[in-house]
Amino acid sequence: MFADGAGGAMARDAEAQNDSRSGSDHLDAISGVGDDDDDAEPSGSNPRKRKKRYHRHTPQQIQELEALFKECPHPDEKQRAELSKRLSLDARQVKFWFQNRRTQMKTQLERHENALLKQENEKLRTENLTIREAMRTPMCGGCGSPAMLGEVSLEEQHLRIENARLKDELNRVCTLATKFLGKPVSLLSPLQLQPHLSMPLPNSSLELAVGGIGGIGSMQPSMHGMMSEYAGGASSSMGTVITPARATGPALASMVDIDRSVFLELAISAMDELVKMAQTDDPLWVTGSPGFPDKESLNFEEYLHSSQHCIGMKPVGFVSEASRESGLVIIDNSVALVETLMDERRWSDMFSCMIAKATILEEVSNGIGGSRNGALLLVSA
Amino acid sequence: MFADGAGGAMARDAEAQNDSRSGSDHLDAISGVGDDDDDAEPSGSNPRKRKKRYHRHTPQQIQELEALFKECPHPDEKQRAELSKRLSLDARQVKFWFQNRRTQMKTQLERHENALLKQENEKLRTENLTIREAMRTPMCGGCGSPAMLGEVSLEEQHLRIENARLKDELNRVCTLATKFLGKPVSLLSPLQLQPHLSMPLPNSSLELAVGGIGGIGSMQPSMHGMMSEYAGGASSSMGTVITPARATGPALASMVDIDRSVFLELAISAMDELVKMAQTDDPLWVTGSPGFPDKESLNFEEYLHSSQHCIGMKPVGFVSEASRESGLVIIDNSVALVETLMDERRWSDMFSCMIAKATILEEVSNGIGGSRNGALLLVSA
DNA sequence: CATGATGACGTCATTCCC
DNA sequence: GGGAATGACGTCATCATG
Repeated sequence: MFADGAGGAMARDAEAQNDSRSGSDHLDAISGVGDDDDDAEPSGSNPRKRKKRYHRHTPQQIQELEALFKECPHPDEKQRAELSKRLSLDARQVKFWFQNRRTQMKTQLERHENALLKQENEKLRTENLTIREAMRTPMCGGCGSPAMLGEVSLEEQHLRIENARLKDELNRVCTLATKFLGKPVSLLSPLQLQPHLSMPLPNSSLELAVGGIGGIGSMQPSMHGMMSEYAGGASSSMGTVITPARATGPALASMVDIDRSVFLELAISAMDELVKMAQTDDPLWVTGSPGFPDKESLNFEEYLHSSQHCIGMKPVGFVSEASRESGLVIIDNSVALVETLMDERRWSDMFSCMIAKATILEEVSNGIGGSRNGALLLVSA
Repeated sequence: MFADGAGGAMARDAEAQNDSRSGSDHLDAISGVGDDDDDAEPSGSNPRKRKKRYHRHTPQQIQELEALFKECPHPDEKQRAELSKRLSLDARQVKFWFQNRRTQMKTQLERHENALLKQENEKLRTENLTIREAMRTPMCGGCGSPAMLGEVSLEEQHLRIENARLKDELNRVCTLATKFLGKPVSLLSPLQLQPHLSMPLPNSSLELAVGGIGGIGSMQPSMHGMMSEYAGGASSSMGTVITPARATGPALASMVDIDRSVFLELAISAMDELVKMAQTDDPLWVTGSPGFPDKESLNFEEYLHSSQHCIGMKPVGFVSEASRESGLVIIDNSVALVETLMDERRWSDMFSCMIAKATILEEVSNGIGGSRNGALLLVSA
């Protein structure tokens, strides 16, 4: 009773031959042969035997099948029939073949997708880590200055509080002084001194060009903004400069003394508008202005109609002038650019066509944290 | 000349029957049988028929196979032989079964993994987006206040410039007023009004506890700082409060009027020191103070010797008092905590052991951007 | 180095189920 | 008819051996 006993023929496989294969390559094994088999008794055991011979489709057959499969994984009856005729294959075989091919395709697609997913997953994972790392790290976004998050907010706190205090104090002193002098002493509007109401940030707007002070001689004010286009994700330094007017002589001193507030106000506004303008694109800038074919210059009408400047508090008789030139500024040089702008002697070199001589009237602010960020100069050009 | 020609016998198959299947269910179909047929000739066409009967292993057989597979997907010869004997299956069949089972296992594992990867991928992707969004969005790091990154720096610019302007203006007015009045009008030192020199940030220090104003009645000033320890990487809100003194009656008005600057000054300093102290650890805080065994309280000697407070401008007769308690504050509640501190009625609930009644004397600042960040209250306790 | 055993893979073929 | 599950081989690459 062992199983196969009898049948000794188990392995059979038989024959093979026939098929249409012309082929050749694979061997078709022939071996065994035989026949049949075995036993029938239930008890018997070996069930095996009958095999149909193995049969491999001929390479040519496969090629054609494959070809059709490529165009149409789901051939209809006709196509299959035709193919079966051409390849001397049973219709069933063709059918099976396509079926098997499809499932194979499927699993292999699955495998491929799996690989892709795996690597993308990896990528996302590390990216995620990187970002998280970046978030917790010092570097607070937009500004290149490495400022601890905590300190940034602290610094802002300080600024705000100090601001409030200053306004308060100023208000008090002004009130006091006004009482004694009988007239206002501050140039700042009371409204601006109201705590909580100052920041014009949300929609402040301004005039790029700022004029001189009413009453004083010939004014040729101009404001030049320069921006290095953002290169990569690196932080870009930014310098804002206001050249008030050709004010020389004795009037200068008092002017500086009295109107610094005005300049500061202008600086804030100009900065705002500068950024906005640099970010705008479409019709605001036109190319091919006479003399500078490749440069973009301000489309004045557009500028005037632009909704970006809403305050329009432009003193009479002032001229707005602006040009924009884009170009990659090597990162290493962005600092140099700023420094150049901070050096009065170099102004004439840089804007030789517009400015003959420049003089720093006063350093309103020299910047913070060792950088020039926030620096403000009062320059007479 | 065809190769096989001869063999017409291909299909053999024949018979079938036998298997040991006890089973039954499936039909074994025998179908074909018989004959053979077909042909091999190419021209011929139907090559079919030989089928071996279908054969499905019996459920019992499968169970056992499965059982063994579970323990050992790669049984060796002996195990297979034994199993084949027990199940009346051919050794080959067992071998095949295991082989097929493995590949099946594999693809099915692959499928599963695929699904997992897919959903994890989804998760990572959205998470990534969320984070990026969070980065570019308002939220600048540590503070909960919504401030655009770009605007943050802009805002800082504005703050700084406005600050400079205010100082300037104040200075001017003061000078002016002083001339007329013959004595200083501002409480702020001239030095502090010097641009570029204000920010005491780097190493400012302060007294945690702030006293009342010299001359006025009984003072019991105390400053209470509360910090929720950073939970996770989430931003934590922070509120700084100064409770100046029990000042009631008519003196109050003038006090508020005159000394708001002082309070502001104190607030800035207190904030600084609060943060520093909270970040310090070692000997500055001691546990097990009488009555509060589990809390940490200030080691006063250490505090005095600490290098962190260098200004020491502590008015005479004032008392410093502090305690630190750590605990996780549920994120959802950090906002609530701040709001609680902003509500005078809740002060007595919170610090019942120290404060009987609190009154908001004035909202110096109500915070910015809809949040309480930067808010400053003047509270009488 | 040739050889045999073995496992992973790919194919062909069936049957069942929808 | 199509797809899933399964049985049954054949082939290939690999590894330990004689």
